[in-house]
Amino acid sequence: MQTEVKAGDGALRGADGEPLTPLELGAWRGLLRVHSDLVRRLDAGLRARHGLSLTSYEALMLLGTSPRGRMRISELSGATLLSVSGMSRMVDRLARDGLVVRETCEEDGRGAEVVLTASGRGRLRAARAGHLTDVRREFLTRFSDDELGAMAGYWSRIEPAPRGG
Amino acid sequence: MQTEVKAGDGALRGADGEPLTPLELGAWRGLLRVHSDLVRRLDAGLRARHGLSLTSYEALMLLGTSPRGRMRISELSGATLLSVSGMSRMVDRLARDGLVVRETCEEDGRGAEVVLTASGRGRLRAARAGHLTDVRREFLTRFSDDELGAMAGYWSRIEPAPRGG
DNA sequence: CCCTTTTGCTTGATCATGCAACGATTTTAC
DNA sequence: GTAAAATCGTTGCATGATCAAGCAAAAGGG
Repeated sequence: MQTEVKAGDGALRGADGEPLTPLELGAWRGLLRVHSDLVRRLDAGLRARHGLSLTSYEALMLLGTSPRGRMRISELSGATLLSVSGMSRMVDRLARDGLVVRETCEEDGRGAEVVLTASGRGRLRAARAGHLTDVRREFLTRFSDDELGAMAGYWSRIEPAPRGG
Repeated sequence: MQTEVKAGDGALRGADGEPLTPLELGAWRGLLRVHSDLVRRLDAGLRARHGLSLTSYEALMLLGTSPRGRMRISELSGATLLSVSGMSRMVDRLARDGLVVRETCEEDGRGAEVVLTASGRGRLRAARAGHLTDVRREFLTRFSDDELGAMAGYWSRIEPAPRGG
């Protein structure tokens, strides 16, 4: 069940400053719509069941799988879509909720290291399987192996933003 | 130039609660990353050149192409990814900047109609071509006709969220 | 050494957004 | 007709995000 996205009357693709064609709209607006819907759903599930936002889940997950079990703020920021200052505040909230602690860094007195607490590890373990189930149900199971591969290939064509901040 | 997304050692797809495989991660995290990067870029362009956010541009665009030249708040909300309350505040900002006016609705005393001002129409006209150029440069030109069609088909498999609020 | 620059993080200000609660109005049901 | 229910939009509150400015520590250069 796929919507037909073919221009009936005109060209499939528009020229430089021209209005977007239905084909172009389908791909572009679709991306925006699907992102919004998926993030909203996954965030709601995580929040209802475990009191975690999607972004805080991602931070906990990174910490949980980090080899040293601890990460610098900038390291966390680099591995997510949050700015450094955004991550600093996120860590504030996680620490306020007792899921992580900030420790001053041995080798670099400016830096902070973020470490999961037992409670944080527990919350992560509790949330993890359910969240992955959600991601599969809402997104991944809709596509074949080949389609997921194609999609990943599409994403690789959009350069990552230079990250600073 | 596509990154190879194939599991070297294990299965391509994971079972229900299991960790995401590289294939799954490539599609899912890729979507999040690309959305973030594209929106940031397009928003920055619009903001720098015309003092508009991406979302306010979309609202102006809807108004500009609306047959009656005026839309209800809920109509705007339904056509975008903003909640009704979000749209109400967005209209506040657009009105504060003189780009639209709120008019009380003739047929329905509860409702508000939003109408472009001359200034709003001008700002939209000024912004439009450049923004479409940006969308094409950053996104659409990276894909063939067939690929855009495939992508639009993918999006159609994710149910739209029931919208209320 | 000390001064300058760079780096890593935090903080203040501001903005955007959603949900829930509300007031006003229209619609529905009797 | 009138009471109850539904609808439309706004607003209070909480959250989460950015940027710019600041501070403290580290790294470089004389």
